[in-house]
Amino acid sequence: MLSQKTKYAFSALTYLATHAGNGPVLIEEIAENRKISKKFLENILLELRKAGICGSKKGKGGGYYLIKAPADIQLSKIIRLVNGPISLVPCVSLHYYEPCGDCADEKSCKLRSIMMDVRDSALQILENRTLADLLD
Amino acid sequence: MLSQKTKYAFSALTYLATHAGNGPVLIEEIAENRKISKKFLENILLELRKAGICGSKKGKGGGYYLIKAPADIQLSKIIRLVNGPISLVPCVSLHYYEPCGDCADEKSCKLRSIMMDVRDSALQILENRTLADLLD
DNA sequence: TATATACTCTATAAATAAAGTAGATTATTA
DNA sequence: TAATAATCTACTTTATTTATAGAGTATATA
Repeated sequence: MLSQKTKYAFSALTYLATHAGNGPVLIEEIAENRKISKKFLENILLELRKAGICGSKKGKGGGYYLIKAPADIQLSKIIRLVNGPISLVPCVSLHYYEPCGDCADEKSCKLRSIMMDVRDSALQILENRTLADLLD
Repeated sequence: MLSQKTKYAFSALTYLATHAGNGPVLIEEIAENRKISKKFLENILLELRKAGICGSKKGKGGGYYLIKAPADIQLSKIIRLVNGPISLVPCVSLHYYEPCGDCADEKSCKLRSIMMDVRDSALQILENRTLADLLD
């Protein structure tokens, strides 16, 4: 399941997307409108900024803003960043690979090959859906 | 990601499947062969039994055994039982539905409809793969 | 340049979930 | 009745998630 943090990230990003063009948006404004703890949201937005998904400006008139068009922000990217791997097992993860150590040989592991199929079918969707698809 | 417990469940069930026909298998035997804490495995097997996936017998000559053919045990069933929902959000779960409360209207929620697609594509695979597919 | 503003950073606390453990109990076999 | 092996309830430990605190830094503008 997606963590609460991930759902907050989606919520904050769609807020930014629908309020684009009027300059940066205050963390506080997003927090109030989307019912997210301001301090927690600070962490999330910072993470999104470091990943190049949004930009920020300090001081008066500052705030957060999207750095790319919503249609260029894949849901898979947001999920990976905030939630973690999309795969169900680490030995199949494209971005967070780890040997699982449960099987003798990864290449011939039956569970692994099924989990690759599941991963691919999820990615097929999540790589082709973007922030733009979340807007009304 | 699948929990360690879920991976243990797969491991124990494949052990049972490959040792079928010689009568019940001791928890201890599975635990030793599959490197699982015996006490933890007890909990897991009990859960699998209560869900009708395997049966057990007490006393001498007792142990655990599969109650159905491996080909009749869907991976989706095992995952749901031990790991929880297959969906990424509760408002889309077929077996663990809960309103997520994050959106105003569930029916028109864009994220929800994407998450339904992800769920369906995962189920397409996990409902059609069984314990038999995990055996060598 | 002083001041208010608003994001940034590091650290920690609290809550929840996952993993693992203990020991008494019950059913079965021989 | 003695030995065996699953069952049940409860608890402990560890890890993760969620949330909070407060000092620090950059910016705008008067």
